[in-house]
Amino acid sequence: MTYIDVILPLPLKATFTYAVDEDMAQRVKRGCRVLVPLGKKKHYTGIVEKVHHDTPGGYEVKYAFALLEEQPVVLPNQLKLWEWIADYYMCAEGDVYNAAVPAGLKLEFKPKVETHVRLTSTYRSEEKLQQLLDSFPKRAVKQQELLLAYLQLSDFFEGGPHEVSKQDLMAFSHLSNEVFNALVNRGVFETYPFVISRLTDDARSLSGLKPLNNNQQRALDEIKQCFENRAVCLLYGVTSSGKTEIYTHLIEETIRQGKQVLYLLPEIALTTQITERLKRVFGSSIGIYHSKFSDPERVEIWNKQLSDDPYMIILGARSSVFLPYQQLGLVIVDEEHESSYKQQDPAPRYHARNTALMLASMYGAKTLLGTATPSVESWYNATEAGKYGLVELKERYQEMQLPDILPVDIKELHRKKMMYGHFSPVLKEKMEEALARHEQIILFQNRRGFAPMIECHDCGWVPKCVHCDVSLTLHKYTNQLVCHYCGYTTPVPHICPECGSQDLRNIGFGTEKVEDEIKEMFPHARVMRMDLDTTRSKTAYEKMIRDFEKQRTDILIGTQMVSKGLDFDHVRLVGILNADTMLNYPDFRAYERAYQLMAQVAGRAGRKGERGLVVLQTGHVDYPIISHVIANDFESMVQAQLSERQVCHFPPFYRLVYIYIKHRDRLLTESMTAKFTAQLVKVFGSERVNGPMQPAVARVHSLHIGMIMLKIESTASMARARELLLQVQHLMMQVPQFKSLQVYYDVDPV
DNA sequence: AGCACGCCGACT
DNA sequence: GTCGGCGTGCTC
Repeated sequence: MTYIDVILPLPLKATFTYAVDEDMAQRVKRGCRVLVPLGKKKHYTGIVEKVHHDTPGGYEVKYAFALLEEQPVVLPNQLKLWEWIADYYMCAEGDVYNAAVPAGLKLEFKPKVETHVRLTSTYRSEEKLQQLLDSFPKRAVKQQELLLAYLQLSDFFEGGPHEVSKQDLMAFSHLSNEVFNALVNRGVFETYPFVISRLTDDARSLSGLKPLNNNQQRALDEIKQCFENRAVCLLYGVTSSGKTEIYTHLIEETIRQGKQVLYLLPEIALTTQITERLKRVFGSSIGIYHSKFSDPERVEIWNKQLSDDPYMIILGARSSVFLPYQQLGLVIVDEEHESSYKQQDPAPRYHARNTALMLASMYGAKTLLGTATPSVESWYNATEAGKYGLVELKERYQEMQLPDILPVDIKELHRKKMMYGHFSPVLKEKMEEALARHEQIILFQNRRGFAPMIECHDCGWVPKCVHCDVSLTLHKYTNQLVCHYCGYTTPVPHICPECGSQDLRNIGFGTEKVEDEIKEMFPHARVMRMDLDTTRSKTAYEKMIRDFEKQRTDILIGTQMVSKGLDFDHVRLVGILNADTMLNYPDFRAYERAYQLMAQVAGRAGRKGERGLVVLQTGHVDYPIISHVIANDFESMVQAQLSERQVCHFPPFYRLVYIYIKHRDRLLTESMTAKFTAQLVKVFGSERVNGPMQPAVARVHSLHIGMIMLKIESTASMARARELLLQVQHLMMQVPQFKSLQVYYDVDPV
């Protein structure tokens, strides 16, 4: 008897075993999809993890219904990666399967088919066709018209015939179906089903590689040298040093050796500019993959990567690590410091940079991590720990100078009542100058954690979400209060429900408030706001970028979105409205992140031949981080961070695991979190356990949340720590009252 | 994740 | 007397 162990798309900790009939036993392979029953009436598409002959005990085995293909759709290395992710990030393999495989592959996938038209073999030569046209009955004018329309559409006499769909032909000719059928009956036309690919072949002319300048060439040589004895290399290159050009040369060399390249980007938004540049060089050998693609498109890319003509380059966001690769030779992780590489909410909570490193090692491929502001972890790995090679590129392209950074003490100015709303006199003056010179301006306001809300001036009442423990954010545009966690929406009240006062005021400020202030100060300037609210649609972001590039906008206000790798030629002035909102996070990464953000935003200032200016408004001009930003002194910042992290037991010296506990009942959540903490202290010692901690939001979607932080020395065995942790969880779940609580983990949180 | 099984309040 | 609320526990 043959059995298969199957991974189901469910959060189950184990695989399920099914029996297969003799025919299927002959054909089934590891990595194939199978249709299996579960429970009384459900069917799932599962992935075969193992084929074996060990009869399972303890339950009645069911038969798998069907095998969906002869050749595996999940390759051995992918299964290996899934296993690693499930193990390391402490989630079910089914969660990984769900995240990795496009939904279309979890059902029967139907290719898109169109009806196409061609001439029957009788008339396919020019000579025969001429004869037909000459002898065509005089009264069949419409048929003749339709035939000519076909010949035109198919370019019959000029290099054709090309594919012509019946739909296109009918739309083009404006003739009826009757006429069409007449030509079919006359034996002139025939129809056939045509499977259309959603993947467009890019037939643009290729521009070839741009030659590198001396600095870039030196960096490229160093990277190649580094790859001779190391698998990973960190490229620390200042903004505008031309990292993309170096990547391009490395990619070209890799595909010349017949190996594939994975180019990871932190956000879909960034793909547009980079895609254009890479497509000019590599044309149709490059495939794009990210979550905004439709499911059928993703299925097609997956299948193409399994075929014998796969894309040699995949450019994509974090989920691209899940695609099948046949011969992976190089992984590039661009902007490696970006926290959006970490998947936050549904499991698997994986870090795409670290997962990519694991993926590369499975193929013996090299990994290049590129950034202008390395993460503290990667910097440590490339320096003190000696795990990665390090290549630096400090010269900006085309002799662009780093911008001048001007700190402005807004605490002082507020006290002296010299501020114009949120604008210091200096910033206002510099903006006036820039506008007069027809230069563009970027203003940065990181709204997160400092959301605009309303407050009763008399009693201090603040509207809160009914499902979550957060105050509601004011959206003036729709005149509503919105919860950024669950989406709960309610109209703005006119009177305070607590005390009846009419004095409800706006406090805090976000991009929207800034926009209003600018419109008042500079009524003639063309202002554009770029944040999550204004870039909801796939095209909105691209349109904004294009408008700004074409100088249809004078002032661009935005959240961190404006900091990401966009290069504009006409920006000289950048304003950081309030750096303090970034420094006030209750998070050990706050300074690192603040530095990265400010350095990235500052990098947008300056254009060819002219030095940029950054006005940095803060209430803490004396903080070391501010001087590090001003001096562009990444290394001092990172050294300060490293010593702090070492003293306080944080990454990269310790690994963190957050344990989350969720339940509708607050007291039960609190009591389990407390008991769990006590038990963890017993097992790991009090110095390794921080808890119960206050989660960022104590309640989401009406569920109360408890949180515990576990710290494990980087030198210790993480596998052993996970094992002990799961034992403690198991012990907790034995307590009858705690059985209904949800427990999940966030390993290496960001 | 769904869905069935199981034990307590307002209705034909 | 039942219909149905969702809390608990399986599903190979």
